Amino acid sequence: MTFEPLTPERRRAMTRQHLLDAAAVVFAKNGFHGSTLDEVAATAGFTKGAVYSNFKSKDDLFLALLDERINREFAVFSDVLEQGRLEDQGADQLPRVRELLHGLEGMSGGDTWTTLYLEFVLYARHNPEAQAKLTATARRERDLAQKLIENEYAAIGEDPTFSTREMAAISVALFNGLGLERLADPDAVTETTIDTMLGVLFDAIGIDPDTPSESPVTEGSK
Amino acid sequence: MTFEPLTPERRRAMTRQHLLDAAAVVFAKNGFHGSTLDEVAATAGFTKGAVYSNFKSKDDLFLALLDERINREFAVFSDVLEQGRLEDQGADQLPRVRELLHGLEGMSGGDTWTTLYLEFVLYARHNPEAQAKLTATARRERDLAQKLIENEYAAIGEDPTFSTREMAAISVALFNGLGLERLADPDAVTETTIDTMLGVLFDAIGIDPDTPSESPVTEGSK
DNA sequence: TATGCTGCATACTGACGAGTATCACAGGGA
DNA sequence: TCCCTGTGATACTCGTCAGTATGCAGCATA
Repeated sequence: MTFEPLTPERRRAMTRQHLLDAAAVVFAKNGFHGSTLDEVAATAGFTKGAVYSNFKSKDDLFLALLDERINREFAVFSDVLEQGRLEDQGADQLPRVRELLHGLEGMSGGDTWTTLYLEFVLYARHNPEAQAKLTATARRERDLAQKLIENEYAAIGEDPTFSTREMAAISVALFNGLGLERLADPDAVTETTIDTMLGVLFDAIGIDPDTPSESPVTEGSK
Repeated sequence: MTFEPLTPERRRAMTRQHLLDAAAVVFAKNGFHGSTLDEVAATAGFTKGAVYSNFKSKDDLFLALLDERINREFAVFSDVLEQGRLEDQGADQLPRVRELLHGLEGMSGGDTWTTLYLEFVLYARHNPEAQAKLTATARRERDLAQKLIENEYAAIGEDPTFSTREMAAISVALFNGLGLERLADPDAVTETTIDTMLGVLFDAIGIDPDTPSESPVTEGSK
């Protein structure tokens, strides 16, 4: 949070960031093909010249956006995980995971992130570079989830009933699937749905989620 | 399978169907905005004139495709469900559900259906009519899943540990989520992943899936 | 104050694609 | 045989948008 001297390089970096943020909004709203660079630039408060000054092409902009959002996602991810590691290693990881979910949910506010993610997935089907990044990201996500699950097993000192690798894939799929479901039917996914999902997952692992030491979840969180 | 006399109306219906099938392929490949009506027509073996003779606009074609695929999906759905109802009402519904999943999986061959579904979801964000249809479809899916789950509970004569409504939402989300995950990383979802998913779900319901009377699942079912 | 450099604006081009207008030609009915 | 209906082909229009070329303002160094 230090105020850098606003050197020319910083100015350029700022416009680039503004363009990326605007691109996230516009691409999420209209999709890749449906978006125009004019609208992206205008949303950022610039014109198309600024876009082509900072990115090689429309695809280049989209790929840069993909990179940036992936990094953001993992920043939130590992942030919460690290936070959890600092706390006690008890078996009631439920509030921590719940916090993680809420952190990811509201990552870009509302359905924007989910929409953008779907756009990435579809776009990647025509762009090998994007596909590679997406695949790598999916792997990293599952690896993180797997480690988290294995920690749970280690904490309760039991042998896994299901393969932790598969459980990780299922957990990630379930989370993304709920986001997708919410796009199709906004009323389908509520707070209790999330809780039930956590209950099912912890149930599958072998933890009884009915023994929380506390419930630090603020309900009316934005 | 009866051979109708090929009246003019039938000819027209056939070209319409060809156009819809071609549209499914092309839209799944290039997305809605990325597809051209010329390519759709050419794929079907016609020209654009045939398209505008059978559909009002590009959006109209896409909406018609949405309708058709939704109907197909439910045809497969209720077909398998009905088939299951004719068999014994025993507790080993696992092979039946597994068959249901495989039926839905290969509905349009490979990832085509999943891709098309994502395209529908994104498209619906700009088209209220499509959104309404999609929401209604999601509701029907969950209702079917819920009934299936309630039947399980009734069969084993126990009280639900989790809300059947939420369990239904989770099941559907899990299934769609796995399809989405497979698009991001084709190696992520295997046969064992599906089996583990079923194990988790049945586990949550309270059924021990390790007591199958038989395993009629043909592995190499292309 | 001149001079170069850089980041963005402005104006333009070229291509592509949705939608339209019109026509060819099939098959059915008298 | 002739008309008549309408499906589907062909050839166009018109708008849109990615990409380009050029201009220009601001800031730096001299």
